Amino acid sequence: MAIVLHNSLTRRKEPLVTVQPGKVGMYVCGVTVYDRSHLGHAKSAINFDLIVRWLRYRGYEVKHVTNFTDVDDKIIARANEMGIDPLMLSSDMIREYERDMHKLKVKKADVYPKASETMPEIIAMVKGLVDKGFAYESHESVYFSVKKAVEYGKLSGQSLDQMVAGARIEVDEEKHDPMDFALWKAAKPGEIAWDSPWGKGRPGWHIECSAMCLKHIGPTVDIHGGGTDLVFPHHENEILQSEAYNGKQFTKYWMHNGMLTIGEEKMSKSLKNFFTIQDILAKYKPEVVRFFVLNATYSAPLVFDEDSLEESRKALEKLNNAYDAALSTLDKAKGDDDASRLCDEAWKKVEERLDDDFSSREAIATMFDFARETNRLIGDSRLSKKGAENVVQTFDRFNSIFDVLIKERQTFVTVPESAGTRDEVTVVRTGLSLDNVTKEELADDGRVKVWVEERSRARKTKDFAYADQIRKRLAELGIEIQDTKEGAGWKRK
RNA sequence: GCCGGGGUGACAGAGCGGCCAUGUGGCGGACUGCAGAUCCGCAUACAGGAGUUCAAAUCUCCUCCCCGGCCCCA
Repeated sequence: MAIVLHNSLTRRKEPLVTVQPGKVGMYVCGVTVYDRSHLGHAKSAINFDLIVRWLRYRGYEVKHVTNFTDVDDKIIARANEMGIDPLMLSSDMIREYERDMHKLKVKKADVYPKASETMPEIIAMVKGLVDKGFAYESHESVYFSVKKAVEYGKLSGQSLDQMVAGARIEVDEEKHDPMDFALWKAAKPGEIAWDSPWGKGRPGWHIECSAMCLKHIGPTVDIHGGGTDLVFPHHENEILQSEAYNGKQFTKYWMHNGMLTIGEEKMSKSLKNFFTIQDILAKYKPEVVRFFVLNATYSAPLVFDEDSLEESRKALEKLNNAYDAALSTLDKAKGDDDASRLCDEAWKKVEERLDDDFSSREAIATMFDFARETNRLIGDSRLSKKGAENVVQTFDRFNSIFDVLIKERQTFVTVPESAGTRDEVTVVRTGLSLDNVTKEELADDGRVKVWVEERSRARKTKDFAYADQIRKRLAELGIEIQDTKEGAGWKRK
């Protein structure tokens, strides 16, 4: 019953015990908005979307906060190139992000704080850190002094000595220690800047998250999420700042999602090997993208390629077919199995698996078993009306968490075979011409029905060549015909 | 160099002491005029070596490979 989750901080699975019983304060690092979001960002958002949904399903009152970094070097650089205001660029990109997320059916966070709108809190925190002796001012910038930190590297396992030994650290005469990091950066001439006790400037990267967590959740957040690429230094530094400032544990459970990779390489904006969410959605349905992401372990890297997406498409189709089958059985079920045991057991298993570190992939595997059982019941006409309802309800429940099935999709419409005489067939045929059928004409369901009937008549008279021609032609025009026990059926693809 | 994660059948990818993962693909069968959908069945597994155990893909040790992080990043 209790939820168990993998904590990156302790590197083991732990039962979820929140600061306040029944409530979860959750902060997930959002994006730096200087460009359109890519599929990697979608993965992160979808992974945490499932986690939030599951926590809520389990009765937790979740406050989900995701930030937008709308002030940073890259945004400023890009905006300068374009000759526009940095905040203009970032607000445009935020709008794009929101649109993408909406399409991907990612539930909105409760708060989307922006760095630019959190300045008073950021400055207060920086000032507090200086006052407490954890930070120092240097040339109108403020740096966090890593030497003052009690527990450096508790999340990433990095130690200061090794870091320095590993070199590749730029020398900066403004810093007392090469590993010190900026809390506040003095503005360069012409840059966007805010007033502060140290002069005009803007926040360092890490401080905004610390300030936002404190402002919107409190000194201790229950779950803090983000990509594995943020573990060091971003999350490590957040811990240093927040714990120095608040004197309390900053995050109870750290959760890190694995990177989306292209081949062996991480998909990233800087490597320029990315597909934007919009690129992908032009070719694949949002449900397929969600399925692709959720049919993997959130914490592991996920390799992206078109073949995998295609495989996801097919697999999801299979699941949706079973759902469709159950839906269309609702009003014609005549068996006596109410499937209650099947449904109860399947759903119980889904719950167990999601309770265990949100194992969405395992839950999906359960649903495939469930789909197979469902298909068998329907195939043997054993499902009762109540049974069909139960099955549909189970799929609905699953879908309320995963959002990958499409309910109102076009299901197969069966056209009863009317035994036409040879004469009738001839008459009808004279009015129909395969060569002239158009897509527009077939937009009319009645017209499609005429063709399906026509094909059925042809089959009846063993004119299979003609029947196959009809099926082929209609398929080209987006109408799929399948023969079932109840007669020929069709749907739009 | 340091920190972390891995090596499972054709492929993707779970499991992490004994029990069918699951999906895609392949093969055979049922149903079909054919196709599709669906069902049934089959095959190819746990990197290598040593050890612990009644029992190991799962625990221990060693070896060999791979990936991510250490500037920005979800």
